[in-house]
Amino acid sequence: MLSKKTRYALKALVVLGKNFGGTPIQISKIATEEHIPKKFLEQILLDLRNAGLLFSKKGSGGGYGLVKDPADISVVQILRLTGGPVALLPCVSLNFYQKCDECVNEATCGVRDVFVEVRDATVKILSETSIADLIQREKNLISSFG
Amino acid sequence: MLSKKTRYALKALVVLGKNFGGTPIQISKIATEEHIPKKFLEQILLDLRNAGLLFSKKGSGGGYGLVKDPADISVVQILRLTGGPVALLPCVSLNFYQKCDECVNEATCGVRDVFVEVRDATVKILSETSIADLIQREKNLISSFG
DNA sequence: AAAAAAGTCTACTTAATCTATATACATTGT
DNA sequence: ACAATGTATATAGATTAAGTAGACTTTTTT
Repeated sequence: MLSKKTRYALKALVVLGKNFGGTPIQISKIATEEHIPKKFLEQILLDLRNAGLLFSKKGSGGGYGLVKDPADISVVQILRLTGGPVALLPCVSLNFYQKCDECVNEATCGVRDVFVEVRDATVKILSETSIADLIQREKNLISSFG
Repeated sequence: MLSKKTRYALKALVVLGKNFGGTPIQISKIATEEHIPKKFLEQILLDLRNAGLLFSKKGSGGGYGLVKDPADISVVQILRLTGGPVALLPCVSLNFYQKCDECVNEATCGVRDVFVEVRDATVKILSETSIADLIQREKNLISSFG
């Protein structure tokens, strides 16, 4: 499962993506709209800022905005930034690899072999999907039965 | 990430699958071979037995064995039995659905929409893979560089 | 019948980590 | 100067996973 941190990050980025090019949006606005605890969201946006994804502006009229075009930010990138696990097994993770401590022989493990496949399928989808795509999907869903 | 319970279950089933049709295997043997804490493994195998996947025999010469052919047991089934999450979001899970408490409108959520796709891809792979396939994969890996 | 070899069952404990909150500080705009 | 806003770090609280303990039951062997 994704952590709430990852979920909140994605939702916040969707909000910011819709506003790309406009004036900064305040944390509290996003928190209220998306039902995210404000203090928690502060930390998350700060992380995204320190990772170079967001710019921030302090003081009155301040807030956050996207640095890059939402079409150039992939979902998988956000999972990794927020520490969300993509792989279902530690020994299969590309970015957070860890040996399974019970494992007798990783190289010949059939279980691992399947979960490599699962990881590849997941990474494919999530790296081909951008924040802009999330916004588009939302629009499509709204027009189809919103 | 899969829980250790799920991982241990899969590894134990591979051992039992190799032995399908033979005499029962003791918990302690599996625990030793696969580096799984014995007491923990006891609980797991008991669950699998209560789910009808394994039979058990008490007393001297006792142990566990598979009830069904390993080719008829899918990996996804084991994940579900051992409570492992297949979906990456609770609102996307087929068997353990839960509303995301922050979610404003699930039906039009773009984030959810992508993770439905990820879930489908994952379920496809894991439902097409059986315990027998895991064993076969292991053999293939051994012959290719074991 | 007794003893030994397994599995069964329930409860408890520990440890980790995720989630959230609190507090003090820094910067900007009016 | 003051209010609005983000920055940073620390800590508390909640939840769950992981593992452990111990007494019990059934079966086989002697």
